Amino acid sequence: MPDTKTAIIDLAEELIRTKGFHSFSYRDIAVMLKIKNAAIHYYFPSKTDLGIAVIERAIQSFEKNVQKWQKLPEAQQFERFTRFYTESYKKGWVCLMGALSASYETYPEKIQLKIKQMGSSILKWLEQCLEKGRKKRMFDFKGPSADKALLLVSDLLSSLLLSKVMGGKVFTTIQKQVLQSL
Amino acid sequence: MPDTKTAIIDLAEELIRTKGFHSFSYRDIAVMLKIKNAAIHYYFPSKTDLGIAVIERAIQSFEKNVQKWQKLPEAQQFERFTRFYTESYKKGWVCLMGALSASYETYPEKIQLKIKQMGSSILKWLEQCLEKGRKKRMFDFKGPSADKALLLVSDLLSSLLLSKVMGGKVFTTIQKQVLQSL
DNA sequence: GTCTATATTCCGATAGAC
DNA sequence: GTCTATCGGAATATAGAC
Repeated sequence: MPDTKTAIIDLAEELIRTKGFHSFSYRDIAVMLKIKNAAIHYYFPSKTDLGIAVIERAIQSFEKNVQKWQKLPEAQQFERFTRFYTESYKKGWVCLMGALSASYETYPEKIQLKIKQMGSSILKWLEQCLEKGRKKRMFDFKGPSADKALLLVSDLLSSLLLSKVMGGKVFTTIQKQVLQSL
Repeated sequence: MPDTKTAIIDLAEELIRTKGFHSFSYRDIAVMLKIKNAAIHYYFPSKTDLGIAVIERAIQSFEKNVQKWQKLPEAQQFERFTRFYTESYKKGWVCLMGALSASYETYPEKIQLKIKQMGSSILKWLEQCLEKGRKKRMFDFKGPSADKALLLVSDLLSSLLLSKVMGGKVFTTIQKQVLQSL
């Protein structure tokens, strides 16, 4: 069993990505971990602290991964990137951005900034990946790489959201078109 | 001033699309309308009833609109469709599907079914619009119209969500690429 | 129809014992 | 570090007067 703090962040991430930030409580986590409400407050005094920890870990995990992929051809790097969404889909989870963006206005500023930071980090990497890959003729698309990166992230994000409502075929249908657009 | 019931639905829609279903309360509406909590319960005994009323009205409004557009060329019909998202963006609202999908699991079954119905209605119309428009060579895209409809709805939905986080350029950047893909 | 009043439940958060 | 106990507040919802 991992340490309590990590287990709390794990569960918080799952709950955010399946129910939403305002739809889970410290009680949910306490029951699942068989600890008490107050123990969670020991590690994360406020729910805001917990939310930030989840997003911060996701950013670091993402940047550690793309670092690991550095030597791979860009087409393979992008394939690894889409794997994250495939695995999320299989679990019935949405991505953090998809989970958090709709209620963006309701979060404290600290959380808003972390979400923005996460988006910037992903878009920056994807833009560079697309740009380099296109120069090597691994990708074929028109217009600025930054614009294309935005469109691809949008497609992947929506594929998870719409899958929850409209069922499983949505994900594969969008995924297929994403790959064909490159 | 419109009747109270309509005013309640208006405000509920705004609150759902700016904060999310679980992030507004009867109290919010009561304060804004300068009535009491209990008055809202007179029209909508449960929050579920109110949520369903909002989605149901949106479906009917959508179907009334596409009915009105029937005689227009499909390219213009699609342009009218995208206008809805442009107007939402200007208000800082997301679409109902974008607002509701992430926390789909947390809603009572009656609401889930209404959301699904809304998605089916939009996708069915857009598929037919794209199919007819392509036959008239107004649109140029590859693959099944149903697949393309799904991708376009995804792009438009995400453009509103990501705009909230990443700022205004996101919307126009995605919008531009959507139009170029047809 | 709208009100006052209240029931019930749950939430985030803290104090203090162990 | 985890517990018990509890506070203050907010949410959904209902009963009954007007």
